[in-house]
Amino acid sequence: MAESMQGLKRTHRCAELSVANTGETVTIMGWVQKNRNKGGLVFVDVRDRSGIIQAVFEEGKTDAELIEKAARLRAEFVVAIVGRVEKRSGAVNQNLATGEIEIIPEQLRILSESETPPFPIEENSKTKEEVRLKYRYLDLRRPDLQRNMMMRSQVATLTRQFLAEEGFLEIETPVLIGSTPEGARDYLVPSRIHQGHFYALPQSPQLFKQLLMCSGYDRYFQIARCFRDEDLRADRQPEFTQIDMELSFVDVDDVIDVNERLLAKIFKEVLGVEVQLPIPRMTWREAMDRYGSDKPDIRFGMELCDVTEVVKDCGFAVFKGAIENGGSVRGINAKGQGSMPRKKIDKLVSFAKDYGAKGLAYIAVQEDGTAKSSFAKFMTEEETAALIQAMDGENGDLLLFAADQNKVVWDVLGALRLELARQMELLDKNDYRFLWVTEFPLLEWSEEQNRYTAMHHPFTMPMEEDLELIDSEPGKVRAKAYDIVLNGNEIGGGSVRIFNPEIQNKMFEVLGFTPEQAKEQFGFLLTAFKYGVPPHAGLAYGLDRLVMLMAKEDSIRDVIAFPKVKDASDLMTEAPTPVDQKQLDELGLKIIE
RNA sequence: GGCCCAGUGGCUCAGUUGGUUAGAGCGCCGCCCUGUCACGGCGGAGGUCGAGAGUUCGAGUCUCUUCUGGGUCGCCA
Repeated sequence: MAESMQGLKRTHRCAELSVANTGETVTIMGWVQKNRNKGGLVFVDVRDRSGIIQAVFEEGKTDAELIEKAARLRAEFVVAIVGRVEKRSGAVNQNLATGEIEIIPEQLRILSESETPPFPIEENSKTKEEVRLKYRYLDLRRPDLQRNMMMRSQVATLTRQFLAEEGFLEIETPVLIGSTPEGARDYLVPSRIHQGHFYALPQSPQLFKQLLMCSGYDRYFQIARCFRDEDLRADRQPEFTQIDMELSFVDVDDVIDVNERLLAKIFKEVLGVEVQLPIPRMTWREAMDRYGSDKPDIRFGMELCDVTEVVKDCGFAVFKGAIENGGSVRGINAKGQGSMPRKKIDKLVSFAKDYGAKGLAYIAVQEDGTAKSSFAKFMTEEETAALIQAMDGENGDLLLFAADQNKVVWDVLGALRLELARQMELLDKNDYRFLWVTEFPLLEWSEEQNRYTAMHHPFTMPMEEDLELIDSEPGKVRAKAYDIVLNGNEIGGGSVRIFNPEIQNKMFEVLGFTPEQAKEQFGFLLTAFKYGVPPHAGLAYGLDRLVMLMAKEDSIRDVIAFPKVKDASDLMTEAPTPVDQKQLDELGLKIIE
C-alpha cells in the first residue's frame, strides 16, 4: 500500500550527493533500481534522473522494522528515504558517481509499488524497440534516454539564451494554417465550422516568419513543431522540431556568422567540443563533384574522381555510351580493399543498382600489381594503366566506377562512398565535422511533374549574377541558399529570401504557377510585400537530428520523448484511432470503405 | 508502392539435413545468506515457437498468405 510523502521534502537528487555531504541528514526520492538482501543486511539502490545512490539497512544502525520493510522493496517501487550520508564502510564502487558514500536510513516510505516491468530499466537496452515504445514511459526511465532528453533540453535552453542575447525575439506562429500543396504532403485538419474546408499543419513556419520580418520584428526565432505527412526514416518523423530563425537586413554571411557562433556555443557547453570557426564552406557543385552528395561527410576522403577524359576513347562501350549521352565516368578509390572477395564486390554492385546505376565497374589492384577487373578485357593495357593512375590506384586498392548521367553517377558513388566508409569503419562519432554547402541550384527539373520545382522553396533568392539566366537556362540559376551539414547529415538549411515582388512573380512563373494560383496560395505574402518589406534571410535546424548526432545516436527516435513508428502510428497511445460517427457527422466527413 | 532483415517463456537468445516430454542466461516466485553493488547458494513456476493455410506419417525447422517492428529506394519544395 502506498504511503504519503506528507511531511517530507526532497533535499537532493540521488547523484547530487557526494562526500561533501557526509554527516548530513538528507531526503531522497526515487525508484528502486535494485534490492540486494544479504540476509538482514539490505542494500537498496535508488535511482532518479541524476543517477543512483545506495542506501544500507543494517541492524544496529536502522530499526529492525525498517530493515524488514526494505527487504520487501522490488524494482521500480517509488520510495522516499530520510537518512544520514556516510562514507562507505565497505568497498567503494568505482563505477558509481556516488560510489564512495551511502545513506543510512532513518525513515523509509514506499510511495508507490510497481509490478515487475516488462523489460529491464537499464542502460544500453537490448530490448526490441517495439516493446520499448509500447511502454515508452518506462523506456524513458532508462539513463541513456534520460541523458538524451536532458541534452535536448540543454540545447534548447542554450539556443534561447544565445539568440536572446543576439537580439532575437521568440514568437509563436500558428499550427492551424492553410494548405500549400507545393512540397511535402500536408497533414490536414477538417474544419467543423467550415465544412469541406481544412486547415493544414505547418511543414515549417516559413511564410509566417517572413511576414514577421515585414512587420518589423527584425530577428525572430522559434523552437517550432513541424509536420510532414511523408514516409518515415531513422532520421524522419511525421512531427519534428525546428530551431527556426529569420533575420532582417542581412545577407548570407550574416546568417552564417550568427549560426556558427550558436553552434560553437552549443557544442562547447554541451559536449566540450571546440568547433573551429569559420566552418568551411563548399559550393553545391563542388560538393557533388567531390563527394557525390549535397551533404558530404568530410570525416574521411575517398573523394570522387572524374575520369571522363581518361576513358573517353577507350574500348569499353558502357563508358563511351554514357559519355556520348552527355554523362560522365567517375570513380572512387577504396584504399586497401583490393582483396575484397568477389561476393562482397557483387553486393556493392547490387547496392549501386539500388541507387539507379545500371552497373558498377571495378578494378581490384592486387598486392602484386596485377589487376582484376570487370571490364579490362574491353580496354588495352595502356588504357587500364592510365585509368588506375588517374585514380591514384596503388597495389591493394579497389577502384569502383559509375558511368551515367551526372546525377546518377553522383548518387551512386556518393552512396557507395558512405557504404564503404561504414564497412571500413572510417566513421568516428566523436569527430564533428561541420560544413556549409552553398550556392544550391534554385530549381530542379521534375520528370514526374514535367516542370521545374523549387529546390529549397519558392521564396529563395536567386544569386544576382545568375538572374539573367532565369528565362534562358533556369536550371543553371544558383540560389542564395545554404545548408549546414554535420558528418554527412543536413542539420539545417536556409536562404536569403526574395523581397522584390517582381522577382517573386518571376519565380512563380518559372515554377509554372499562374498568377491566379500564386495569388490563391500566397496572396497574403505577395500583398504584404507591397507594403515595405526588408531584405531578409533565415535558417532552420532540425533539432532532432542535431541532438541525435550530439548524443551519438543512430535514430531521432532516441532523442524524441514519444516518437512514432514507421507507419506513423504511436504504439503506446495507438494513435491514429477511428473516431465516433458523431464526430464525423459534426465535421461533415464520410469515410468511404 | 518496391526491396531487405527480424518475430521462439517477462527480456535477450540457441534450436543441427523436418523426428520422441522445445533449451540457456537474465528476470520472476520461495527458502537461506551482515558489505553487496553483474551479490551468492538451493529449489520452483513459466513458452507450442507472431497468425492462418498448405506439404508431410511427422514442422519452431519447408511453401504460400498475413500481421508486427526495423533498415532502405521511391517520396521528403
